[in-house]
Amino acid sequence: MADAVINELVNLGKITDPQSAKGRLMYEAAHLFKSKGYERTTVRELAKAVGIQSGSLFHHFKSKEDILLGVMEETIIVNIGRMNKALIQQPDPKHQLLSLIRCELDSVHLDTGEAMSVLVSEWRSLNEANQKFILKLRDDYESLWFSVIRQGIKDGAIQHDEFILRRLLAGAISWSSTWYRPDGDLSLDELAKQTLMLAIH
Amino acid sequence: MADAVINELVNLGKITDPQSAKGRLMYEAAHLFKSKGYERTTVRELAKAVGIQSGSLFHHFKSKEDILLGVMEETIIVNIGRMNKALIQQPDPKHQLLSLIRCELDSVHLDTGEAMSVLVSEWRSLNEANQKFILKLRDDYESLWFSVIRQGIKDGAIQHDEFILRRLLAGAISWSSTWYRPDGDLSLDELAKQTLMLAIH
DNA sequence: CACACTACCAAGCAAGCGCTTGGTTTACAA
DNA sequence: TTGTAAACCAAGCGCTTGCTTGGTAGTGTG
Repeated sequence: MADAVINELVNLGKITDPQSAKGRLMYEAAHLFKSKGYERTTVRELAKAVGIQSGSLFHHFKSKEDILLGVMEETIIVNIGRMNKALIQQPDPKHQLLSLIRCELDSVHLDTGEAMSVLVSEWRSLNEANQKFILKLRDDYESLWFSVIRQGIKDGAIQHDEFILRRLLAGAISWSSTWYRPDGDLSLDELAKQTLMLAIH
Repeated sequence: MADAVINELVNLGKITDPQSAKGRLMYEAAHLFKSKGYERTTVRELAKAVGIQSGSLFHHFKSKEDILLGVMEETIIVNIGRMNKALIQQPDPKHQLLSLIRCELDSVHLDTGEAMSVLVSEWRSLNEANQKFILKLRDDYESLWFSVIRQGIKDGAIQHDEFILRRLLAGAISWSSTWYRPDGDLSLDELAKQTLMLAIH
Protein backbone atom coordinates (compact mmCIF):
# COMPACT_ATOMS: atom_id res chain seq x y z
CA MET A 1 0.00 0.00 0.00
CA ALA A 2 1.31 3.38 -1.05
CA ASP A 3 0.35 5.47 1.94
CA ALA A 4 -1.45 4.20 5.03
CA VAL A 5 -2.56 7.68 6.09
CA ILE A 6 -4.15 8.42 2.71
CA ASN A 7 -5.91 5.06 2.59
CA GLU A 8 -7.34 5.60 6.03
CA LEU A 9 -8.59 9.10 5.20
CA VAL A 10 -10.18 7.85 1.99
CA ASN A 11 -11.98 5.15 3.94
CA LEU A 12 -13.19 7.73 6.43
CA GLY A 13 -14.58 9.76 3.53
CA LYS A 14 -12.43 12.75 4.46
CA ILE A 15 -10.61 12.97 1.13
CA THR A 16 -11.19 11.92 -2.47
CA ASP A 17 -9.78 8.57 -3.63
CA PRO A 18 -6.63 9.47 -5.63
CA GLN A 19 -7.49 6.62 -8.01
CA SER A 20 -10.86 8.11 -8.95
CA ALA A 21 -11.38 10.46 -11.87
CA LYS A 22 -11.80 13.41 -9.54
CA GLY A 23 -8.74 12.38 -7.56
CA ARG A 24 -6.55 12.18 -10.64
CA LEU A 25 -7.88 15.53 -11.77
CA MET A 26 -6.81 17.09 -8.49
CA TYR A 27 -3.41 15.45 -8.73
CA GLU A 28 -2.84 16.94 -12.20
CA ALA A 29 -4.16 20.28 -11.00
CA ALA A 30 -1.73 20.33 -8.09
CA HIS A 31 1.11 19.52 -10.45
CA LEU A 32 0.22 22.28 -12.92
CA PHE A 33 -0.61 24.86 -10.26
CA LYS A 34 2.76 24.25 -8.68
CA SER A 35 4.85 24.30 -11.81
CA LYS A 36 3.28 27.29 -13.55
CA GLY A 37 0.98 28.90 -11.04
CA TYR A 38 -2.78 28.88 -10.68
CA GLU A 39 -3.51 31.93 -12.82
CA ARG A 40 -1.30 30.80 -15.66
CA THR A 41 -2.86 27.35 -15.76
CA THR A 42 -5.90 27.29 -18.04
CA VAL A 43 -8.81 24.89 -17.77
CA ARG A 44 -8.00 23.73 -21.31
CA GLU A 45 -4.49 22.79 -20.26
CA LEU A 46 -5.66 20.97 -17.19
CA ALA A 47 -8.29 19.10 -19.18
CA LYS A 48 -5.68 18.07 -21.72
CA ALA A 49 -3.42 16.78 -18.95
CA VAL A 50 -6.26 14.67 -17.61
CA GLY A 51 -7.31 13.58 -21.10
CA ILE A 52 -10.81 15.09 -21.30
CA GLN A 53 -12.49 18.14 -22.81
CA SER A 54 -12.21 21.41 -20.95
CA GLY A 55 -15.94 21.63 -20.40
CA SER A 56 -15.97 18.23 -18.72
CA LEU A 57 -13.98 19.60 -15.81
CA PHE A 58 -17.10 21.39 -14.68
CA HIS A 59 -18.90 18.15 -14.20
CA HIS A 60 -16.54 17.48 -11.27
CA PHE A 61 -16.03 21.02 -9.99
CA LYS A 62 -18.29 24.00 -10.22
CA SER A 63 -15.45 26.40 -11.00
CA LYS A 64 -11.71 26.60 -11.49
CA GLU A 65 -11.32 28.14 -8.05
CA ASP A 66 -13.23 25.20 -6.64
CA ILE A 67 -10.48 22.92 -7.97
CA LEU A 68 -7.85 24.98 -6.18
CA LEU A 69 -9.91 24.92 -3.02
CA GLY A 70 -10.25 21.13 -3.19
CA VAL A 71 -6.53 20.68 -3.71
CA MET A 72 -5.72 22.90 -0.74
CA GLU A 73 -8.28 21.39 1.59
CA GLU A 74 -7.27 17.80 1.02
CA THR A 75 -3.60 18.64 1.22
CA ILE A 76 -3.98 20.09 4.68
CA ILE A 77 -6.06 17.12 5.85
CA VAL A 78 -3.45 14.66 4.60
CA ASN A 79 -0.64 16.60 6.22
CA ILE A 80 -2.37 16.83 9.56
CA GLY A 81 -2.79 13.07 9.42
CA ARG A 82 0.84 12.48 8.57
CA MET A 83 2.11 14.81 11.26
CA ASN A 84 -0.09 13.29 13.94
CA LYS A 85 1.22 9.86 13.06
CA ALA A 86 4.83 11.05 13.19
CA LEU A 87 4.35 12.77 16.56
CA ILE A 88 2.91 9.65 18.17
CA GLN A 89 5.87 7.58 17.06
CA GLN A 90 8.38 10.04 18.54
CA PRO A 91 8.15 11.27 22.15
CA ASP A 92 11.27 13.49 22.38
CA PRO A 93 10.46 17.17 21.52
CA LYS A 94 13.67 17.70 19.57
CA HIS A 95 13.00 14.68 17.39
CA GLN A 96 9.35 15.65 17.18
CA LEU A 97 10.36 18.99 15.72
CA LEU A 98 12.62 17.21 13.28
CA SER A 99 9.68 15.01 12.31
CA LEU A 100 7.44 17.99 11.67
CA ILE A 101 10.10 19.63 9.53
CA ARG A 102 10.57 16.41 7.60
CA CYS A 103 6.80 16.05 7.13
CA GLU A 104 6.49 19.55 5.78
CA LEU A 105 9.49 19.10 3.49
CA ASP A 106 7.96 15.88 2.22
CA SER A 107 4.68 17.60 1.60
CA VAL A 108 6.41 20.29 -0.42
CA HIS A 109 8.54 17.96 -2.50
CA LEU A 110 7.05 14.49 -2.72
CA ASP A 111 4.17 12.87 -4.62
CA THR A 112 0.80 14.55 -4.34
CA GLY A 113 2.42 16.88 -1.85
CA GLU A 114 3.17 19.29 -4.65
CA ALA A 115 -0.12 20.69 -3.54
CA MET A 116 1.54 22.04 -0.40
CA SER A 117 3.49 24.66 -2.24
CA VAL A 118 0.31 25.55 -4.08
CA LEU A 119 -1.31 26.05 -0.73
CA VAL A 120 1.47 28.36 0.21
CA SER A 121 1.76 30.42 -2.95
CA GLU A 122 -1.71 30.54 -4.49
CA TRP A 123 -3.40 31.91 -1.42
CA ARG A 124 -4.57 35.14 -3.03
CA SER A 125 -6.42 33.35 -5.79
CA LEU A 126 -9.16 32.32 -3.39
CA ASN A 127 -12.12 34.56 -2.64
CA GLU A 128 -12.66 35.80 0.89
CA ALA A 129 -15.02 33.07 2.05
CA ASN A 130 -12.73 30.35 0.76
CA GLN A 131 -9.70 31.97 2.35
CA LYS A 132 -11.47 31.89 5.69
CA PHE A 133 -12.37 28.25 5.23
CA ILE A 134 -8.78 27.24 4.48
CA LEU A 135 -7.49 29.46 7.29
CA LYS A 136 -9.56 27.50 9.76
CA LEU A 137 -7.99 24.25 8.59
CA ARG A 138 -4.54 25.82 8.74
CA ASP A 139 -5.11 26.74 12.38
CA ASP A 140 -5.50 23.07 13.25
CA TYR A 141 -2.34 22.36 11.33
CA GLU A 142 -0.34 25.13 12.99
CA SER A 143 -1.44 24.17 16.48
CA LEU A 144 0.49 20.94 16.07
CA TRP A 145 3.64 22.95 15.46
CA PHE A 146 3.07 25.26 18.40
CA SER A 147 2.56 22.43 20.86
CA VAL A 148 5.95 20.97 19.92
CA ILE A 149 7.76 24.32 19.85
CA ARG A 150 6.35 25.29 23.26
CA GLN A 151 7.72 22.10 24.75
CA GLY A 152 11.12 22.91 23.25
CA ILE A 153 11.05 26.35 24.85
CA LYS A 154 10.06 24.85 28.21
CA ASP A 155 13.01 22.44 27.98
CA GLY A 156 15.36 25.31 27.21
CA ALA A 157 16.30 23.90 23.83
CA ILE A 158 14.65 26.78 21.97
CA GLN A 159 15.31 30.48 22.64
CA HIS A 160 13.00 32.01 20.02
CA ASP A 161 9.53 33.42 20.41
CA GLU A 162 7.25 30.56 19.39
CA PHE A 163 5.20 32.46 16.79
CA ILE A 164 8.16 34.10 15.15
CA LEU A 165 10.12 30.86 15.05
CA ARG A 166 7.26 28.98 13.42
CA ARG A 167 6.85 31.64 10.77
CA LEU A 168 10.54 31.79 10.03
CA LEU A 169 10.66 28.01 9.73
CA ALA A 170 7.56 27.96 7.55
CA GLY A 171 9.24 30.38 5.18
CA ALA A 172 12.52 28.50 5.11
CA ILE A 173 10.75 25.22 4.36
CA SER A 174 8.24 26.42 1.78
CA TRP A 175 10.87 28.44 -0.02
CA SER A 176 12.82 25.23 -0.61
CA SER A 177 10.32 24.41 -3.35
CA THR A 178 11.99 27.08 -5.45
CA TRP A 179 15.53 25.70 -5.23
CA TYR A 180 15.63 22.13 -3.89
CA ARG A 181 16.06 19.38 -6.48
CA PRO A 182 15.14 15.88 -5.27
CA ASP A 183 17.59 14.38 -7.76
CA GLY A 184 20.51 16.49 -6.51
CA ASP A 185 23.25 15.80 -3.94
CA LEU A 186 21.31 17.06 -0.94
CA SER A 187 18.94 14.57 0.71
CA LEU A 188 15.71 15.63 2.35
CA ASP A 189 17.02 14.12 5.59
CA GLU A 190 20.08 16.32 5.50
CA LEU A 191 18.01 19.37 4.60
CA ALA A 192 15.65 18.61 7.50
CA LYS A 193 18.64 18.35 9.85
CA GLN A 194 20.06 21.69 8.73
CA THR A 195 16.63 23.27 9.07
CA LEU A 196 16.34 21.94 12.61
CA MET A 197 19.70 23.58 13.35
CA LEU A 198 18.01 26.94 12.75
CA ALA A 199 15.88 26.37 15.82
CA ILE A 200 18.11 24.20 17.99
CA HIS A 201 21.90 24.29 18.01
CA MET B 1 16.66 63.72 0.71
CA ALA B 2 14.63 60.54 0.85
CA ASP B 3 17.30 58.00 0.07
CA ALA B 4 20.93 58.75 -0.67
CA VAL B 5 21.51 55.42 -2.41
CA ILE B 6 18.58 55.94 -4.78
CA ASN B 7 19.61 59.50 -5.59
CA GLU B 8 23.11 58.37 -6.39
CA LEU B 9 21.91 55.56 -8.64
CA VAL B 10 19.56 57.91 -10.46
CA ASN B 11 22.43 60.32 -11.07
CA LEU B 12 24.55 57.47 -12.39
CA GLY B 13 21.75 56.62 -14.80
CA LYS B 14 21.45 53.12 -13.39
CA ILE B 15 17.80 53.41 -12.38
CA THR B 16 14.78 55.48 -13.36
CA ASP B 17 14.01 58.62 -11.37
CA PRO B 18 11.13 57.69 -9.02
CA GLN B 19 9.71 61.18 -9.59
CA SER B 20 9.37 60.72 -13.34
CA ALA B 21 6.25 59.38 -15.02
CA LYS B 22 7.95 56.09 -15.73
CA GLY B 23 9.25 55.87 -12.18
CA ARG B 24 5.83 56.43 -10.66
CA LEU B 25 4.41 53.87 -13.01
CA MET B 26 6.91 51.30 -11.76
CA TYR B 27 6.15 52.20 -8.17
CA GLU B 28 2.43 51.60 -8.69
CA ALA B 29 3.19 48.41 -10.59
CA ALA B 30 5.32 47.09 -7.73
CA HIS B 31 2.54 47.88 -5.30
CA LEU B 32 -0.15 46.13 -7.35
CA PHE B 33 2.03 43.17 -8.29
CA LYS B 34 2.80 42.61 -4.64
CA SER B 35 -0.70 42.97 -3.28
CA LYS B 36 -2.57 40.96 -5.89
CA GLY B 37 0.02 39.24 -8.00
CA TYR B 38 1.34 39.94 -11.47
CA GLU B 39 -1.15 37.79 -13.39
CA ARG B 40 -4.16 39.14 -11.56
CA THR B 41 -3.11 42.74 -12.15
CA THR B 42 -4.48 44.04 -15.45
CA VAL B 43 -2.99 46.82 -17.51
CA ARG B 44 -6.26 48.70 -17.14
CA GLU B 45 -6.00 48.58 -13.36
CA LEU B 46 -2.41 49.71 -13.41
CA ALA B 47 -3.23 52.54 -15.79
CA LYS B 48 -6.06 53.67 -13.54
CA ALA B 49 -3.76 53.68 -10.52
CA VAL B 50 -1.33 55.90 -12.40
CA GLY B 51 -4.12 58.05 -13.81
CA ILE B 52 -3.75 57.43 -17.53
CA GLN B 53 -5.37 55.28 -20.22
CA SER B 54 -4.36 51.64 -20.45
CA GLY B 55 -2.96 52.06 -23.93
CA SER B 56 -0.65 54.82 -22.75
CA LEU B 57 1.31 52.37 -20.65
CA PHE B 58 2.79 51.03 -23.85
CA HIS B 59 4.36 54.33 -24.59
CA HIS B 60 6.67 53.70 -21.62
CA PHE B 61 6.98 49.91 -21.80
CA LYS B 62 6.70 47.64 -24.77
CA SER B 63 4.76 44.97 -22.86
CA LYS B 64 3.31 44.12 -19.47
CA GLU B 65 6.13 41.69 -18.85
CA ASP B 66 8.57 44.49 -19.60
CA ILE B 67 7.10 46.42 -16.68
CA LEU B 68 7.67 43.46 -14.37
CA LEU B 69 11.20 43.10 -15.69
CA GLY B 70 11.91 46.78 -15.05
CA VAL B 71 10.57 46.57 -11.52
CA MET B 72 12.70 43.53 -10.75
CA GLU B 73 15.88 44.87 -12.31
CA GLU B 74 15.82 48.20 -10.53
CA THR B 75 14.90 46.59 -7.24
CA ILE B 76 17.98 44.39 -7.30
CA ILE B 77 20.21 47.30 -8.26
CA VAL B 78 18.88 49.42 -5.40
CA ASN B 79 19.30 46.58 -2.93
CA ILE B 80 22.85 45.84 -3.96
CA GLY B 81 23.59 49.52 -3.41
CA ARG B 82 21.99 49.56 0.02
CA MET B 83 23.70 46.36 1.14
CA ASN B 84 27.11 47.54 0.00
CA LYS B 85 26.67 50.75 1.96
CA ALA B 86 25.63 48.84 5.08
CA LEU B 87 28.57 46.44 4.86
CA ILE B 88 31.10 49.24 4.63
CA GLN B 89 29.73 50.87 7.77
CA GLN B 90 29.97 47.66 9.78
CA PRO B 91 33.19 45.58 9.96
CA ASP B 92 32.14 42.78 12.38
CA PRO B 93 30.77 39.71 10.47
CA LYS B 94 27.99 39.07 12.96
CA HIS B 95 26.74 42.63 12.69
CA GLN B 96 27.28 42.52 8.95
CA LEU B 97 24.94 39.55 8.72
CA LEU B 98 22.41 41.40 10.85
CA SER B 99 22.72 44.34 8.45
CA LEU B 100 22.07 42.16 5.41
CA ILE B 101 19.03 40.63 7.08
CA ARG B 102 17.76 44.05 7.99
CA CYS B 103 18.35 45.31 4.43
CA GLU B 104 16.43 42.42 2.94
CA LEU B 105 13.60 42.83 5.43
CA ASP B 106 13.45 46.52 4.58
CA SER B 107 13.36 45.74 0.91
CA VAL B 108 10.45 43.36 1.44
CA HIS B 109 8.42 45.66 3.64
CA LEU B 110 9.29 49.30 3.09
CA ASP B 111 8.61 51.94 0.42
CA THR B 112 9.40 50.98 -3.13
CA GLY B 113 10.85 47.81 -1.73
CA GLU B 114 7.53 46.15 -2.18
CA ALA B 115 9.12 45.21 -5.44
CA MET B 116 11.37 42.75 -3.62
CA SER B 117 8.58 40.37 -2.80
CA VAL B 118 7.47 40.67 -6.40
CA LEU B 119 10.94 39.64 -7.42
CA VAL B 120 10.61 36.66 -5.19
CA SER B 121 7.13 35.50 -6.06
CA GLU B 122 6.52 36.51 -9.66
CA TRP B 123 9.54 34.76 -11.03
CA ARG B 124 7.65 32.37 -13.28
CA SER B 125 5.89 35.16 -15.13
CA LEU B 126 9.08 36.05 -16.99
CA ASN B 127 10.06 34.35 -20.21
CA GLU B 128 13.29 32.34 -20.34
CA ALA B 129 15.55 35.09 -21.64
CA ASN B 130 14.32 37.56 -19.04
CA GLN B 131 14.69 34.97 -16.27
CA LYS B 132 18.34 34.53 -17.27
CA PHE B 133 18.90 38.26 -17.26
CA ILE B 134 17.49 38.67 -13.78
CA LEU B 135 19.33 35.57 -12.56
CA LYS B 136 22.61 37.19 -13.52
CA LEU B 137 21.79 40.25 -11.42
CA ARG B 138 20.72 38.03 -8.53
CA ASP B 139 24.11 36.31 -8.59
CA ASP B 140 25.79 39.62 -7.82
CA TYR B 141 23.33 40.16 -5.02
CA GLU B 142 23.80 36.71 -3.54
CA SER B 143 27.59 36.91 -3.63
CA LEU B 144 27.39 39.69 -1.05
CA TRP B 145 25.58 37.28 1.29
CA PHE B 146 28.03 34.45 0.71
CA SER B 147 31.07 36.57 1.47
CA VAL B 148 29.62 37.50 4.86
CA ILE B 149 28.40 33.99 5.69
CA ARG B 150 31.77 32.46 4.77
CA GLN B 151 33.49 34.80 7.20
CA GLY B 152 31.04 33.74 9.91
CA ILE B 153 31.86 30.09 9.27
CA LYS B 154 35.58 30.81 9.40
CA ASP B 155 35.12 32.55 12.75
CA GLY B 156 33.18 29.56 14.08
CA ALA B 157 30.03 31.58 14.66
CA ILE B 158 28.14 29.68 11.98
CA GLN B 159 27.82 25.91 11.76
CA HIS B 160 25.63 25.62 8.67
CA ASP B 161 26.59 24.89 5.10
CA GLU B 162 26.79 28.33 3.48
CA PHE B 163 24.48 27.64 0.53
CA ILE B 164 21.83 25.91 2.59
CA LEU B 165 21.90 28.59 5.26
CA ARG B 166 21.51 31.39 2.73
CA ARG B 167 18.55 29.65 1.11
CA LEU B 168 16.86 28.95 4.42
CA LEU B 169 17.33 32.56 5.46
CA ALA B 170 16.08 33.83 2.11
CA GLY B 171 12.92 31.81 2.60
CA ALA B 172 12.40 32.92 6.17
CA ILE B 173 12.83 36.58 5.20
CA SER B 174 10.79 36.65 2.01
CA TRP B 175 7.99 34.66 3.60
CA SER B 176 7.60 37.43 6.15
CA SER B 177 5.82 39.45 3.47
CA THR B 178 2.86 37.13 3.95
CA TRP B 179 2.44 37.64 7.68
CA TYR B 180 4.42 40.63 8.97
CA ARG B 181 2.42 43.83 9.60
CA PRO B 182 4.53 47.01 9.88
CA ASP B 183 1.87 48.56 12.10
CA GLY B 184 1.85 45.65 14.57
CA ASP B 185 3.72 45.04 17.81
CA LEU B 186 6.79 43.47 16.27
CA SER B 187 9.47 45.87 15.01
CA LEU B 188 11.64 45.12 12.00
CA ASP B 189 14.68 45.43 14.28
CA GLU B 190 13.33 42.74 16.58
CA LEU B 191 12.41 40.54 13.64
CA ALA B 192 15.90 40.97 12.20
CA LYS B 193 17.40 39.99 15.55
CA GLN B 194 15.29 36.85 15.79
CA THR B 195 16.16 35.98 12.20
CA LEU B 196 19.86 36.36 12.98
CA MET B 197 19.33 33.92 15.87
CA LEU B 198 18.53 31.26 13.28
CA ALA B 199 22.09 31.44 12.02
CA ILE B 200 24.01 32.45 15.13
CA HIS B 201 23.01 31.59 18.71
C1' DC C 1 7.10 80.56 -36.81
C1' DA C 2 8.04 75.75 -38.02
C1' DC C 3 9.58 71.59 -36.41
C1' DA C 4 10.29 67.81 -33.44
C1' DC C 5 9.52 65.25 -29.47
C1' DT C 6 7.23 63.48 -25.43
C1' DA C 7 3.19 62.15 -23.22
C1' DC C 8 -0.96 60.99 -23.64
C1' DC C 9 -6.21 59.80 -25.36
C1' DA C 10 -10.12 57.25 -27.65
C1' DA C 11 -11.41 53.42 -29.85
C1' DG C 12 -11.18 48.93 -30.76
C1' DC C 13 -8.99 44.34 -32.48
C1' DA C 14 -7.63 39.53 -32.05
C1' DA C 15 -6.98 36.07 -28.97
C1' DG C 16 -7.76 33.59 -25.00
C1' DC C 17 -10.34 33.01 -20.96
C1' DG C 18 -13.82 30.51 -17.68
C1' DC C 19 -17.83 28.48 -18.20
C1' DT C 20 -22.59 26.80 -20.30
C1' DT C 21 -25.46 24.05 -23.01
C1' DG C 22 -27.61 20.04 -25.11
C1' DG C 23 -26.70 15.81 -26.24
C1' DT C 24 -24.20 11.06 -26.23
C1' DT C 25 -21.89 7.10 -24.15
C1' DT C 26 -21.08 3.92 -20.44
C1' DA C 27 -22.05 1.31 -16.17
C1' DC C 28 -24.93 -0.80 -13.36
C1' DA C 29 -29.07 -1.77 -10.79
C1' DA C 30 -34.09 -3.11 -10.83
C1' DT D 1 -34.91 -5.07 -20.63
C1' DT D 2 -35.55 -0.75 -19.08
C1' DG D 3 -34.39 3.22 -16.11
C1' DT D 4 -31.13 6.16 -14.05
C1' DA D 5 -27.20 8.48 -13.05
C1' DA D 6 -22.39 9.53 -13.80
C1' DA D 7 -18.90 10.77 -17.10
C1' DC D 8 -17.89 12.90 -20.90
C1' DC D 9 -18.01 15.45 -25.81
C1' DA D 10 -18.64 19.21 -29.29
C1' DA D 11 -19.63 23.65 -29.92
C1' DG D 12 -19.58 28.06 -28.75
C1' DC D 13 -21.12 32.36 -25.78
C1' DG D 14 -19.89 36.45 -23.49
C1' DC D 15 -16.38 38.71 -21.57
C1' DT D 16 -11.70 40.25 -20.45
C1' DT D 17 -7.13 40.37 -21.72
C1' DG D 18 -2.71 42.56 -23.57
C1' DC D 19 -1.81 45.39 -27.04
C1' DT D 20 -2.25 48.49 -31.53
C1' DT D 21 -3.54 52.35 -34.08
C1' DG D 22 -4.18 57.05 -35.49
C1' DG D 23 -4.50 61.19 -33.76
C1' DT D 24 -3.82 65.37 -30.39
C1' DA D 25 -2.18 68.65 -26.68
C1' DG D 26 1.72 70.57 -24.56
C1' DT D 27 6.60 71.89 -24.42
C1' DG D 28 10.96 73.20 -25.83
C1' DT D 29 14.43 74.47 -29.81
C1' DG D 30 16.38 76.58 -33.98
